[in-house]
Amino acid sequence: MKQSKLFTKSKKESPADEQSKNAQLLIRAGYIYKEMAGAYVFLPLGLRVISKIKAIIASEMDAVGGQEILMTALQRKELWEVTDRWSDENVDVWFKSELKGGQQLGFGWSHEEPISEMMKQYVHSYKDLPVYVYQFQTKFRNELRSKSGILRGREFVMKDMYSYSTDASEHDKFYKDVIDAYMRVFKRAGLEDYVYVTSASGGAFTEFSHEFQAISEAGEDTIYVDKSKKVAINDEVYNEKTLKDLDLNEKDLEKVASIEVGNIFDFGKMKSEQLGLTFTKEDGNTEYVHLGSYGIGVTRLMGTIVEIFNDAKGIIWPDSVAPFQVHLIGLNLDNADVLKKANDIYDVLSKSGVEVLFDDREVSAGEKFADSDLIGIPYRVVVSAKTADKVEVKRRDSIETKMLEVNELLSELKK
RNA sequence: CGGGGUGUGGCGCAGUUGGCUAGCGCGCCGCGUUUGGGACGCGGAGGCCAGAGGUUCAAGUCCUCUCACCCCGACCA
Repeated sequence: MKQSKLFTKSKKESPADEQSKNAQLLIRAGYIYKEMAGAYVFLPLGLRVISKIKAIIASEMDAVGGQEILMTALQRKELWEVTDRWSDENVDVWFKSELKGGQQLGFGWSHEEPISEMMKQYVHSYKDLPVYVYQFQTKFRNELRSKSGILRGREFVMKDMYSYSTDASEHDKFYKDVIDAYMRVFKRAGLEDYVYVTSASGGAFTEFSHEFQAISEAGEDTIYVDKSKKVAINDEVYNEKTLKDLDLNEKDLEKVASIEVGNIFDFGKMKSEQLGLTFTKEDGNTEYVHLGSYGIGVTRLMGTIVEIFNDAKGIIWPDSVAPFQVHLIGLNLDNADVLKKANDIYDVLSKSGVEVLFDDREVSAGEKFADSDLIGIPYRVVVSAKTADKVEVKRRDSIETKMLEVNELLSELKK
């Protein structure tokens, strides 16, 4: 993409009404636009990052047998009354509205009830199980206080998956598969050294649920991590009994702030009993389906990555989620030969499948470099009157530059 | 929802104890000079000072209410 055509512009100064690092950098660089507190627009650059993150998640969910769907954000009052979660006393984050005729409805803050109701249409026999369904969905939560940029919004994108299993052992196996799949997601998103599987308070059927906590000062959770065992405990369940149950030693634990980027939960048969989701077993008897839910905050994950990977100059995207692989900086473009060379390189890279943002704007070199650092694309490639037949290549996370032939650059990018 | 803070051109800010045509930087438009780390000169455009209601000869400035945004806390099946 040619940067001269990109309608967003970067800003030198941070917005006054944002304190969080992720919001400041993402707004300055033109990834997001703030519509109101807790609600943000994802601009061309931002949407590309979201798409990268979604693709990583989708591939890992598919790998464990997930099937993607897309539900509606509109939800029926009657359905949530069945599980007694329509009232504002029990769920205090509802956005509610009504139809012209006066019937009340809600904007989905979660989808366990509607998807499980739906699955009653498709699950009748043990032969239909297990089944794993997921979606990327906009969630609405009327938080008393949104905060920290895109880490805690009133409207956000979440990947939510639901598992339907015949019994606890079948469920447990999948549950463990998802833990591994989630860790692969976070590793691929560049957070391998930061995300810990964290034991947190469970529900009616399990002692613990599991959260995926990314170590960051921007986080609102407190966890105790055992770095050698790669596990953690949430402060909310931190006590002697828990330590013993999890075989952890107090002296190996480090107390840190963290961001909850994922959460998985075993519902047992509770919700199936409430909603009447049953199947017929091999012996002809009827049984309730065992349900699990698995969430990753997609937009929150994007914000977390920014919180962790940045410096004084801007964002430093991991390669896997960057909006583009290469930021091609054209200097001296008023020179026809240089312009042609830059355009040729842009074409060659693009045709090779490399995602390139080509800064072809008529602005000073300093401004281009500053913008490039702010936007944070992994490879900066400079073409100018000085670079002759080569290009100057620099990674955003390094200070070293090297002169490469275009085909050398291509082979490095393929690695 | 409790506490604290902030609202002044698109963005970031300054505006004395109320007092003349409301300033500065960035950005924007025009012309010229520049061209490897956010260039420079000259000339422009752009503001019911968040909103409403008071006090006063006079309100960006004082008072009351409302709204918005940020931060801390509480909350976050």
